[in-house]
Amino acid sequence: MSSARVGAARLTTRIKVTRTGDLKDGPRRARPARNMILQGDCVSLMKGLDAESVDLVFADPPYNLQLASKLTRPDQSLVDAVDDDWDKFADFAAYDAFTREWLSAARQVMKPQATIFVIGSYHNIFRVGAIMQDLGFWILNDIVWRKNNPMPNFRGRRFTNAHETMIWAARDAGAKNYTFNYEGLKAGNEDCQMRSDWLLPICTGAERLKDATGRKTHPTQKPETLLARVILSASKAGDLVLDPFFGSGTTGAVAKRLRRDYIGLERDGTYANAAVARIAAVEPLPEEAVATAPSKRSEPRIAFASLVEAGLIAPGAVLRDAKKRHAAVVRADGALSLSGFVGSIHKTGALAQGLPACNGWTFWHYEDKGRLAPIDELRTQIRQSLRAAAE
Amino acid sequence: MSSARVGAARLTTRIKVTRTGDLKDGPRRARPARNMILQGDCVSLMKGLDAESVDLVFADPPYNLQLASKLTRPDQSLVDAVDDDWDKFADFAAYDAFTREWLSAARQVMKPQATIFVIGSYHNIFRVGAIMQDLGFWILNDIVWRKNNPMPNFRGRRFTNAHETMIWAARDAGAKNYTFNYEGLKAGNEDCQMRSDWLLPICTGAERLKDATGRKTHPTQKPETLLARVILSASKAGDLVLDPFFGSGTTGAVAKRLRRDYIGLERDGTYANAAVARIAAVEPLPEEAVATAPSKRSEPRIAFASLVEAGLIAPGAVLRDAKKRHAAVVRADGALSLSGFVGSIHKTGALAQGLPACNGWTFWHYEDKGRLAPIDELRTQIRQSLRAAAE
DNA sequence: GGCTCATATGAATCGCGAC
DNA sequence: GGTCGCGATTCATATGAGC
Repeated sequence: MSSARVGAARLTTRIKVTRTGDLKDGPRRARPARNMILQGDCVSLMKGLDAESVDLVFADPPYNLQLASKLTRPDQSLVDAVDDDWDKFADFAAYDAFTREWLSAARQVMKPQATIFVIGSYHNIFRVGAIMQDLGFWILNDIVWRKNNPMPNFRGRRFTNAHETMIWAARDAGAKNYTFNYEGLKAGNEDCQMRSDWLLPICTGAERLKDATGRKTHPTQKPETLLARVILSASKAGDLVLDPFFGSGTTGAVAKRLRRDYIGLERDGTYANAAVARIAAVEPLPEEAVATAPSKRSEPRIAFASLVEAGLIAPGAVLRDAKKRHAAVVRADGALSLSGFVGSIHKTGALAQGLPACNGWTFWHYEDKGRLAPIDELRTQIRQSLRAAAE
Repeated sequence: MSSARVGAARLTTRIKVTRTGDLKDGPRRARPARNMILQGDCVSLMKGLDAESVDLVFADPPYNLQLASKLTRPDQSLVDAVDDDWDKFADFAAYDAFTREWLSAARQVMKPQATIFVIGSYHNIFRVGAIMQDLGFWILNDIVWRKNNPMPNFRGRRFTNAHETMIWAARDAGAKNYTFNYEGLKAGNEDCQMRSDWLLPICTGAERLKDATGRKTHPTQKPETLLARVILSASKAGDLVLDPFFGSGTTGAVAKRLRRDYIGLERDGTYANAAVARIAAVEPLPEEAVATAPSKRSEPRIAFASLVEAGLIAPGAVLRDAKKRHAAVVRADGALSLSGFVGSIHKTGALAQGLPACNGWTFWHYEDKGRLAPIDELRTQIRQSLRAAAE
């Protein structure tokens, strides 16, 4: 089993533009080499990578299409099907063994909080999903890539196969704090949370890599829009993305553009070389364009007491809810007093409404020049002064 | 394991309205009892049905949701989750064993040309799909039911789980001639072939069954629109549809409306009784409304020779293509002669174009009062006279 | 009756850090 | 490692009250 860096010299000269130093850190480097394509069997190669070093995995494994015969269009032209050797397996057992092996190896190199996307069709995705569950991955979503321009069903014997399925999974069942760019996705989707069905066109036109004779370089090149949404959903700038079936390098090209690092594994030298050239031509986006949207959860925690200490609200002040149905008195220690009960802004807010929980920051309001304003505005002031002090 | 007909008396009196005689045919009946709900374990019940007797199976098995804790909405109200005992399994192995058992039993009662739809979510569908492939089912499509009104993700930690997946499969790998209403679906879809992604609302409002206290009768009642599309896609009027997880009887209600027969298997007496009442209230659509659109494939085959025999085209007549680039002579035996080559209308058409195949009916034209018309028009005439003769 | 507003709800594997 | 407590989080529909 031969595993070698493909055109390593070319890669370091061409691709290190986006990340310098990584390959020269020598003995003191804490992270594996990044932004490389390693040529060879992906299982062997993953076993050589550092354990728990990768933030995100995107995998587009062979689909095991099992095409029995040639297919022609109604005009008798031949459909250029996926008939490559890499998509041939003796039977389901062979495909399962292959799947178990590469998924296990991928799981080893994932950080505890890393997640993985695997794409497939009905030919293979059920086996892939079951094996993922068996190996301990924890499915977060299955995502449907709806193609707005799929190939029709030429024989009229089935529904147009108009989608592919991705499985998004965490490494472990208990995994918390995996990266999910919820706010950013929502903001870019009419302020509506992103759904599990994504409508995107297939890869055609100028984006589709062609060889010198005009033939497509890779039979199943994925669209960059798909990878962009995957990478933006589940990684941060600077994160390391691993693609064990790199193919024509869509993952690398999008990772570079979005200022993520990548490692691509590919057996086929023709694909790997095409990917090298492709990625070299990519220009990373400006940093502001790829910075992760700050989420409320990531903001520093502020104690309500610090508002009192800072003099933003006086002890003895009365807080009310927006509809002035409840009133509580601010104590010097930062607790609230509500008709005899003393507790946090959250506890008193919950008690006032008879609910099990409450966000006191948005429930309680203070009077500001005759206007009722949520105390969250005062928290924002504190956070702004903290940020100013940090600069 | 108790298996019994639920309210059989009620069923025969209430439901036999749509189909009379089936339950009384006694010894000479060739088909099993139809339009019944059988109460009990679906595996035992399926083993009691005649082998190869069912035209279509729709199955909505437990999803094995594995919900660990309670979930509240942002307004602190509690989500009414599926926490029924029937959805609880010890582990994946137990779920797999259950799945293998019911799928095997279902496969036994399917006719060779029958097909099956199984619906599920990411919790179970990958296991179901892999087991179906292992058992010898041949997947025709995976179909995505996109919900236009799914429950949102309240914690903002995942994509909105906005779809469920159906697997449509034939009993065997080689199955041909399974029922697929391609033309009808296409005609009802802006003359565009039906895709593998279906956008349908979830079951709410008046359609949702409620008990006397106003609570939903069944936690996972499927919308009738979904069943209607399934049944219209893969069965004909009078076909027998089996639903081994009948629940509130959506499959039976839609089957009756569309003039299909059904057998429903259900363990829970409350669900079964609700289904009886529900189906009794259904009025079948007029026969014309559910007659299968005649497909081109189902039309009787016509030999070109019979056109000659019928005198619709004379031996020695010259046929041309639409652009008059080729000319062939009609022989008395129904073959064509094209510059020395003698063959069928299809073979000569292919030869003329240098293509591997050709539909001679649409390629070759004859001269009709100075107008060039495809010989397919003559075939249509023959078919019309055949139909007239049959009536 | 028509409109606005408030409320209810659906197959859901739904947080995270400090102590 | 378990417990505690802060405090972040929802979309499309249907229904019913109130005006």
